[in-house]
Amino acid sequence: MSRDVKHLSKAFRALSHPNRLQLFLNLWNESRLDLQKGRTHECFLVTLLHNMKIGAPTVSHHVRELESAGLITTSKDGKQLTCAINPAMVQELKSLFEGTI
Amino acid sequence: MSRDVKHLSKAFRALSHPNRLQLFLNLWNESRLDLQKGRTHECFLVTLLHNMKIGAPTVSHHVRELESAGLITTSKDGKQLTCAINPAMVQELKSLFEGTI
DNA sequence: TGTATGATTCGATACTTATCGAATTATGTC
DNA sequence: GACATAATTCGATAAGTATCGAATCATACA
Repeated sequence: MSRDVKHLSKAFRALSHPNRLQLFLNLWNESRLDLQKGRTHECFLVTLLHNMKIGAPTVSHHVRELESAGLITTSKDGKQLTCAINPAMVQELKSLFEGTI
Repeated sequence: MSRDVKHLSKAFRALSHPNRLQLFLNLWNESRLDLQKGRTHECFLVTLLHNMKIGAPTVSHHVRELESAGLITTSKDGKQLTCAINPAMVQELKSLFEGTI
């Protein structure tokens, strides 16, 4: 079992739960335009949760999963957590399906 | 929670286990060139397993997961099962990361 | 200082699932 | 028919995890 496969399966694992995927897609949709222009985009975690019905501990868990899979990065800004897409990982997944890996 | 998110998360779920991802990637690597030329490509399940150390019941389980997630199609050819990539689903995942969904 | 807010940690619970052994089915071959 | 091979089904087990409540931490603000 190659390192690559484990690495990739962990990313897919992080996207395999509907709530966590929704969280990621909210961030992705916020970030897409900026990323396409080569800019980074940061979001407050709170704003990514607007309609989601999950408790704070669960959110914390999901964010950690996404981060440890390399899909997002986070940083603290005062009380709030800010999230950003990791473009390298997205590129890795995209190119997988393009057949260039 | 949108239908799309559930649909996508199920596909990611199917790719989230290393053995199952390996199975899919073996098929994908076999099929890539043909798919890029618009042809379909079929593989015997047996040939996709050459170095993998998992029992037959587990393989059966994994194949069913990949199929029910829409990532592959299968059909019986005599004793053997043949597998093929479902290009529509791959395209769906690819365009997700391109930002076109 | 007290209070409110965003987030984390911990422990517990319920649910899911990856895996296997044994038995079974289906097909092909002698 | 007897046997071998590919795959499936079933039942059980072990491992993983999504979720929550309660408690805690950290920051901002009155």
